Amino acid sequence: MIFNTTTYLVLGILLREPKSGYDIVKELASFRPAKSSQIYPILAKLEANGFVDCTQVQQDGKPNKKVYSVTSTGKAKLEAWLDTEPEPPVIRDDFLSMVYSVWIKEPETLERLIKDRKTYMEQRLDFFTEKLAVMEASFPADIHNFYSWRHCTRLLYSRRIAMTAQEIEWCNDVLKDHALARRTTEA
Amino acid sequence: MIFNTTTYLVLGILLREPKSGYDIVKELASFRPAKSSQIYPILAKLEANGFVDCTQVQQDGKPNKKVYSVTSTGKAKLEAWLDTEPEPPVIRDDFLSMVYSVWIKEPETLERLIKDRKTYMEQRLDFFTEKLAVMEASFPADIHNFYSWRHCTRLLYSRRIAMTAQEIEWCNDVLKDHALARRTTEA
DNA sequence: CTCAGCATGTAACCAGTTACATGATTAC
DNA sequence: GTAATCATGTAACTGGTTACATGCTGAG
Repeated sequence: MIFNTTTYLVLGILLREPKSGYDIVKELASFRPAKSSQIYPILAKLEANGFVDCTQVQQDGKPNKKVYSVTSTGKAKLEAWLDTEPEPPVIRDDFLSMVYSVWIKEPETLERLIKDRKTYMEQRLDFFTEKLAVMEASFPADIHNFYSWRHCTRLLYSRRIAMTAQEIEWCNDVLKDHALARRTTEA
Repeated sequence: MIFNTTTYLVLGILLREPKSGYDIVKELASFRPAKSSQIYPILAKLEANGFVDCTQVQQDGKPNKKVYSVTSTGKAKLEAWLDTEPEPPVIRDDFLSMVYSVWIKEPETLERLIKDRKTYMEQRLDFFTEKLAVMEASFPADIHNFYSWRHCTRLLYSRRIAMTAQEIEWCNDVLKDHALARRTTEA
């Protein structure tokens, strides 16, 4: 069976805490969105090859669900992956491709593009700041404990917050530059 | 014909300056890598639909090449795209997926992961800082001219530099935290 | 004489999305 | 009544990569 990054992520999510396919999709949504049509086949393959176990859980008022948990073989597989070198990151960002060519339009197009980006990034910043604050309040010990998964989550949140804030700052710089250049042209 | 983001990027590259497929791949390499097997079919489709023109260029000592340039229809198509809203960015970063699960290993694994990331980011920072410096020295007027494509390139470089520096800073914070926590455990 | 660079392309495959199917419950 | 949430899945497609084919030149 082929283990791609998403498969390892699914394993990592289930190792933190057993979950259904539906819950995995929700967990992934904020930092690496994936559709259920991608997750369910991965779970089926993982189960067929003995990397996860599955238990049917009856629920009332809701449909029944399949809760998956990682086997020792699955955990070993994940551990081995963590000793390898990660591939360089891949970024697909339409916004950047648009900025690349925006010089062919009037400067207003750039301004709109940057303003919208800033708004988007401000929303993301609020979202992650809130998430981190909630976790800090609820699990003040765990987030500083190297052997707790919440420690890793804290690191990822703090990275995300710092990066997003940096991008907002850049947007502000571009906007300032833009206003300045306009005033000089008009004068 | 279907216009995806890569197709618009190819159009944007050719609008800055006519190029061969081979040169487009090189241009893309630093900020949105693509293989020639992806670019050549895109060029063929663009030409078949009249969005680009193609001229055979004889070369001595090198194979002949096909140089493509954007038609007015192609430019109009690109301009229309710039008035739309970009899709939210997609990031595939193995490193982040590894950090997500690294709590199951000894703290040394996290330390190695972060140190390698820092080294990678430092290389990227040097690369883009150098690129920007060269452009600033060679085209001091263009990079502040809204109607020059170099202005856009400068914005993208400065963003990349700021983001990369921010990531290095985060790596340092994690490493500092790590050293501190270890000293407390040993004491 | 081997390797890197220039140059163009095709075929097979993997990763991920869109669209669809099914069906119950709760909130407006 | 209709939209959202819970819950699992399949089929068809798009986007992108890997591997392959071809061939010439210049540097070590």
